[in-house]
Amino acid sequence: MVKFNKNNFKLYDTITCGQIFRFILENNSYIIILEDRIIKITEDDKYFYVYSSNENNLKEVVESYFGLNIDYDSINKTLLSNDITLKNMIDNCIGFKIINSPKLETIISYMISANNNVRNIQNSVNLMSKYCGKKIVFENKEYYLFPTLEKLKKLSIENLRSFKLGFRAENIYNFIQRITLTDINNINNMNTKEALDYLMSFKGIGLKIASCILLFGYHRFDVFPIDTWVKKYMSDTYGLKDTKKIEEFTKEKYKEYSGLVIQYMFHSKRNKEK
DNA sequence: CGCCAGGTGCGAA
DNA sequence: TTCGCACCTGGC
Repeated sequence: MVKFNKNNFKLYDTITCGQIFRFILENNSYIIILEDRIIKITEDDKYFYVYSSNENNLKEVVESYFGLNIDYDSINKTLLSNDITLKNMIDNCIGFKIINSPKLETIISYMISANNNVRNIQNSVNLMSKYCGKKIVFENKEYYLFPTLEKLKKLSIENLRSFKLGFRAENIYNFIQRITLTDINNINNMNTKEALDYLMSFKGIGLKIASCILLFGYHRFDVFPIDTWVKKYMSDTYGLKDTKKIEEFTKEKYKEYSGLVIQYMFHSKRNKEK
């Protein structure tokens, strides 16, 4: 078990806001299927407590996953000094963090997200994991890790269709066949434009999905996944409707933290609508 | 039933 | 370059 100070970390929002597809809420605890292990998080007034099916490097894994070492207060200050109209939104989002997810899982999950809803996305990822992911028993319950690339490469298109991927099955099949682990890691060595272009060279990955992959899988804060929620926010707040205009505005104003601001917008817009 | 969901890739203008 | 539309699937 490892524990860490809560400070102002909004764990619930961070887990449930849509950036994580494989989590389970149980009576006062959160279960997340994270790369090679299951983690369970509980809390009291002061601390979060993390239990896991695999305690190796647990502290480092959790720190990296939640980006606990990132100084959001200082980033927020920088953002506010550029655009005071963000004040309300940032106040709303204090303690909200961008997740740093396993890369392959992030890529596949967001490929599935195209013109799809969250429930279907989760369903597909779970079906895939159950079919060829490693089974882990944790606290007497069974979970399935997201499959390794090696396992995924053995799947046929028919297999993939059985995961209810619909028209995305063929794109995902082609991606799996073409990609290697080296390629996936090599994206780290590219600048943001190169990385986006590389990801978008795969059919089924457009700008929005490529941006999500870089934001949640590579922790690049300088991309801006403009989706329906962000469009609503930008339209309501600044009267900007066109995606291109939103992109220019965001890039100009928020620069290397565009992705974080976009995520704040997504988060606050989505919360209000609920 | 018909419509929509955290988009994308086509062909047509 | 931009624009409009079809697209698997499951839930309402």
